[in-house]
Amino acid sequence: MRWSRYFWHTSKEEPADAEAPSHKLLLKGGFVKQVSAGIYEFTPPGLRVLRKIENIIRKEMDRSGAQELLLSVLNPAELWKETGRWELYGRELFTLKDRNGREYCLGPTHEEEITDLVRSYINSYRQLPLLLYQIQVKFRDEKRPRFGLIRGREFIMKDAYSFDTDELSAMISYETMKFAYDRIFKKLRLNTLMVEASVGAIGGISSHEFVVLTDYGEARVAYCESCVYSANGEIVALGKGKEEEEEPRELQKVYTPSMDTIEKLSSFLGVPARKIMKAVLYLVNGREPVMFLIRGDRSVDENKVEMVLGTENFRLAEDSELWETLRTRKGFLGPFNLPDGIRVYWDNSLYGVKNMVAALNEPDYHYINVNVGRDLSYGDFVDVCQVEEGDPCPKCEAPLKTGKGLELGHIFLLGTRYSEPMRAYYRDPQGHDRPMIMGCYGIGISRCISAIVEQHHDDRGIKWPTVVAPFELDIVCVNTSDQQQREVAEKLYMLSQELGIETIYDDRDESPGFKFADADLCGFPYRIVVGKKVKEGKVELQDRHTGERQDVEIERALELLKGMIEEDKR
RNA sequence: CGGGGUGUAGCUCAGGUGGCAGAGCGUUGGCUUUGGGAGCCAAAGGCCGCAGGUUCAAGUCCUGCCACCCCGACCA
Repeated sequence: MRWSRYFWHTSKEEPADAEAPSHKLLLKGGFVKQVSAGIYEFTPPGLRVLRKIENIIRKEMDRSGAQELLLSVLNPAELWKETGRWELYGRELFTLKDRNGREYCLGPTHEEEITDLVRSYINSYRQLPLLLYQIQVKFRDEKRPRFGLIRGREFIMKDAYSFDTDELSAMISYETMKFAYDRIFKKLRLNTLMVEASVGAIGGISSHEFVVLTDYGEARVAYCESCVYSANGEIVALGKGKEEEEEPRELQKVYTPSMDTIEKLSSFLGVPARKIMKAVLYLVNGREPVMFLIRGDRSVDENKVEMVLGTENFRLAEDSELWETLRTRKGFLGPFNLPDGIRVYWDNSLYGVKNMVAALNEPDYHYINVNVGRDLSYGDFVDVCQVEEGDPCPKCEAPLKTGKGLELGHIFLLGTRYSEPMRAYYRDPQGHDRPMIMGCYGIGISRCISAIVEQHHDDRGIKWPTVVAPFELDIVCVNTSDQQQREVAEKLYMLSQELGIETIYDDRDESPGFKFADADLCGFPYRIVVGKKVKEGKVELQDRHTGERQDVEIERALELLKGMIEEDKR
């Protein structure tokens, strides 16, 4: 490709609206263009990267026995009403009506459609198992799209679905996908972590996420470096600690004016946060108050709260509701003097803490030296504590590491969540009708582009791994008005194509610095600079990843490169 | 959905207390230049987010709306 004719437009300015490195670089490098919040267009080079990722995924899916198909984007409401998700999915579902008033949604995921397709053809155990996938655009009306391709409202996804006769068979499909995912992310040169994930409210059997560790992720993950344990933070079980050995001191009511945060209280009383009892009040279904008590230096993980409460319909009480329920203000909530009818849960972190500071639901006062047994009794213990660095590994007790994870893949053993309500049944050898056991397996493809950039860039630009680079080689002609340089560059360009190297030839009439800066920004793994040294029969070969440069004879350059590219693709 | 911020040229931004619409980059034409986002000359380019209001006069002040970004909540 001749750059002078190619639709590729980079920018010298830092994009104003971007924060994450991948977002900045993809915009600045002209790979994507924003249309609206969370909606992006791919330019020709951007599409080249996307297609390469797709093809790597396609190859591995095919290899594991999955069959590609293409489902519809515009989906009738009826199917979604069959599974109840028309209502359950909520406002994230993009919906619309046709001219006759019939309702549709733009598919955010395709369990309903695939199940409908499969049930219409599959009716015998002899036809199972079955593994189908598609690479398709998805729509989710996210509350807050962000970080470019990382969280979009329209995005490209590979989604696969498995159909099996029984759970054991389904587990095999699940494991097959797990291995395929491992291979895919390795090929994409993504350093991912497989973490155990929540099976969620729909009661699946097993679930894993494949995440990359980055500040621009949305999940908190915990992993253990002593054993193999790794999990989404929301499912890391945290137990009770050891009981403190400390003589109980005398209970006292202390005036603590406006000390309404743990920090203020801690410094005011000279008591460490871990000795302060924190209380938070939630309202379930907007009415029923539930109090959680937790150690002052820890935070509540609302995903864990959801599991305790068995519903996602809860929220923190507002100031006015605190007053109505407890006659107190924020910062002065505690387990004392509670009215009837308030459920109270103790987080495991509070177990065994002696001489605590606790509130008594009276503004501007706290108790100090509260001791369980003497001043109050424990209630029901639960685990709602957000995992933190250094917490004990649930498997081996070693201190856990934590980080933010960007979820690239999620595999899920669904069971009969969709096959049962949609009556996707097969006839077993005994002649009974049984629901198929399903699994679903997603990879956020457009998000992978961002993840790759997050993991492969420097302050000058992107460093694409060769397997996904828009072009493997950039031939830079330093001085396009120099006859000799021009001829050599042209010749190398022609030859590189014959050799099957994906080449962009920077024949633009621009200054050398301009072209070098673009080359760094756009991240070609290799560059041949055709400059002054052509007089000595040499060109310069540069490696974007290592930064190495070497002068090589013109005739040898492409052979050498070909070998390096082959090596990268292995 | 709560909090914060920003909307002015294709891009990045400047335009105290109301008074002719600006710069750099990019674009077009010309000359020079050619190993790290070149120089000089000339030119084109605007619904100042939208709507209303105050005023002799609004990019600027007031009201409402919209869009985008960031933090939080949310994220089968």
